[in-house]
Amino acid sequence: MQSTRQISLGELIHDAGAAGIAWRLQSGAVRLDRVIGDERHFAGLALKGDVIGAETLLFGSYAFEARALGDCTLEAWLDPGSQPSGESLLQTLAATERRAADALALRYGEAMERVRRLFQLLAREPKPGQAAPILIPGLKDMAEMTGLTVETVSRVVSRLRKSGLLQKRGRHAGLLLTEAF
Amino acid sequence: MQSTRQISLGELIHDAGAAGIAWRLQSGAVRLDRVIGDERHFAGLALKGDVIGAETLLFGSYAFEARALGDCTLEAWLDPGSQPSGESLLQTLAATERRAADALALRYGEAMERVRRLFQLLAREPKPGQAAPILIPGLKDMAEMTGLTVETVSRVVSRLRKSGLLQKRGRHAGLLLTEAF
DNA sequence: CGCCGCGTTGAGCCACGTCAACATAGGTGG
DNA sequence: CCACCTATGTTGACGTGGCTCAACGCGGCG
Repeated sequence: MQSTRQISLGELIHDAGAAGIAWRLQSGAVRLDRVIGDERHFAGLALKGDVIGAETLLFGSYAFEARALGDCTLEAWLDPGSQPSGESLLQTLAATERRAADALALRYGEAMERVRRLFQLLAREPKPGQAAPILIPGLKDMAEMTGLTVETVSRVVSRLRKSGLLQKRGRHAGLLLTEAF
Repeated sequence: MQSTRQISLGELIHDAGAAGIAWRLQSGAVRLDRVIGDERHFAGLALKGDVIGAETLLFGSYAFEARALGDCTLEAWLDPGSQPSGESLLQTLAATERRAADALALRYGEAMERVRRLFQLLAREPKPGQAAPILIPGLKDMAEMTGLTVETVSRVVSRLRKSGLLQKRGRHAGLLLTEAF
C-alpha cells in the first residue's frame, strides 16, 4: 500500500466494510455515506486536513463509504500513538465533531442559505484580492448533502450565477466573488 | 469535582468555552449546541454510553454547549491513556461519527419520518413484551433537532398519539408501541 | 390572582417537491 | 469521423407539505 493517493472527482475511495487504513486529506473534499442494505445516506463530510477511516485502527474495516467530491490528495495516516495520551487522536476527534456540526448546518434553513453554506465549506482560500475558487461537485451530491432535490439546487445555483456571486468556469468549476459570500 | 453528576430535564450541563472535564453518559440524552455570538445552533447529540467534552483533554475547555434532553447521569471520563494507542479514544471517535450520522438523518425526509427517527433514538430498551418508554423533550428541542417548527412537531406528535403509536403518560413521558415503531 | 412559558389548533400562503420535456457533454462502437 | 446512448443539468407548470401568523388552553409560580 503506497502512502499517498490521488483520487479524482466522483471516484470511490473505499467501500463500507472493506478492509483498509486511515487517511488524511491533504486537499479536496470527501463525502461519507452510511450504507444500509443497498441504500446510501449522506453521513458526513471531510475536508482538507481531516482524517477518514480512523475506525480501521479499531475494527480493521471502514464504517462508511467514502467518495471524492473533487480531486483529492490522501496521505496514509498512522495514529502517532507515540504521543502520550494520543494527542493527535484527540485533535482528530475534535475536528470530527466540528465537521459534523458543519454538515448538520447544511440541512437547516432555506435552500439558498444551505447551498451557500455548502459552497463556503468547499471554497479554497482565495489568492489575495481574487475570488475564491471552488470545485463544484455534481448536483446530485449537493442535493443529497443539503437535503434538497437536484432541481432546487440547480435553480439556486442559477440564481447565484445570475446575481454575479458565482462565475462559471467550465463544467465543474466556478468562482465565488469575495465580498458577497 | 465529584466523579458523577445527576442532571435533570432542560438543565445546562456546561457552557461553550467553559473549563471542565469530559463526561460519559450513563443514561439520558444530551443535545450539543454550537454557540456563535448569542445564537445557538444544534450541533450534535449524545446518548447513553457516549462521551461529551472530550476536547477538554486537548483545549481545557468545552467546544459546545451541552443541555440535558431528559434526566441524565454523567460519570467523569478520564482518557484511559494507559492503553497502548488509546483504544478507548478510538472507540469514542467511532461512536461520535455514528451519532453524527444519526443526527444528520434527523434532518432528512418528511416531518413524520424525522420525528419518528428522533423517538427511536431516544427510546429506551423496552421490558420484554412491553412498549418502549421514552422521555420526550420539549417541542422546542425536538423542532431544533429535526429542523422543523414547533407547530409542525406538535401536529406530528398529535397524529402519532391519535394513531395509537404513542401513548401519553404525563407531561414529559410517552410510550412507544413496540410493533409499530 | 395575573403572568409567563409551553403546547395545541386553525387558516392561508409560499418555497420546495414532483413531474415532464428538453439541452448538453462524454463515452463507446462502428 | 459520425451515430448513438446515457448521465447530468436546466427550465417550466403545478400541487402540497410545512412555515407563518394568530388565537387559545393549561399548568406553574410569584
